[in-house]
Amino acid sequence: MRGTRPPCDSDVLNERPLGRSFYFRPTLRVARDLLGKILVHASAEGCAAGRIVEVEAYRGPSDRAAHSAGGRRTPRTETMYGPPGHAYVYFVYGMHHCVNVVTRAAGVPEAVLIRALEPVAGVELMRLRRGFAAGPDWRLCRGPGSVCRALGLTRVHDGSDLVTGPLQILDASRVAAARVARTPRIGVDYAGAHAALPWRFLVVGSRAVSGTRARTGVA
DNA sequence: GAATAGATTGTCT
DNA sequence: GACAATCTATTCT
Repeated sequence: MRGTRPPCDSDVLNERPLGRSFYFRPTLRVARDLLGKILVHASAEGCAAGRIVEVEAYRGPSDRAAHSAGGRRTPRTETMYGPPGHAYVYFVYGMHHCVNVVTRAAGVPEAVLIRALEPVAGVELMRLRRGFAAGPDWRLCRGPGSVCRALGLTRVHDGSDLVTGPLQILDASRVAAARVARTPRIGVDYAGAHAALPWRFLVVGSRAVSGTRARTGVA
């Protein structure tokens, strides 16, 4: 059964959540298709949402950059091994959280990291959570750690069902191929040859995409 | 605008 | 004990 939409005021969110079948597909396709979709978190504090403009695919045992590299299975990575359409949230660098979307069948530890959003709802709440009073909206969810901070996501949300839970991804129009760029992934230099694979997808021209201008495609 | 350093702790060896 | 799918301030050009 398909879940109901979290309660949000913005008209921009007048779309249905993506169903399980969206996530039950090859990871690179899910990654590319996530661009333009709306990530929403309805919490007790309120609702916050943003349009996905940057993602990275992590492809299981054979991908040395993935947490599941070599089939590594620990309490932290357990969610990656679970069924598709769930959130894999982990803690890094002693201070940041990152959200992923689990893809493919249970037992196949692949996922897509959400790296950046363009805020579309709950901007004031995002500012509060980020401690970011002044400055442009497009800085609020720029980079995976910032996304979690702005949406109020922590490991409590690890394993949360994206189809029925308070954290969902709503459908939205597809980003045209001409606006999509692919590059190597960020921060995975330790992964040897796998570090060079073009598994980062971004919306060309979006200010919210992380990294320097040359990397974001902003003119 | 670009490069660099420092912060800070869970997770795995 | 080493390192990590990062962010921000600072210090340059």
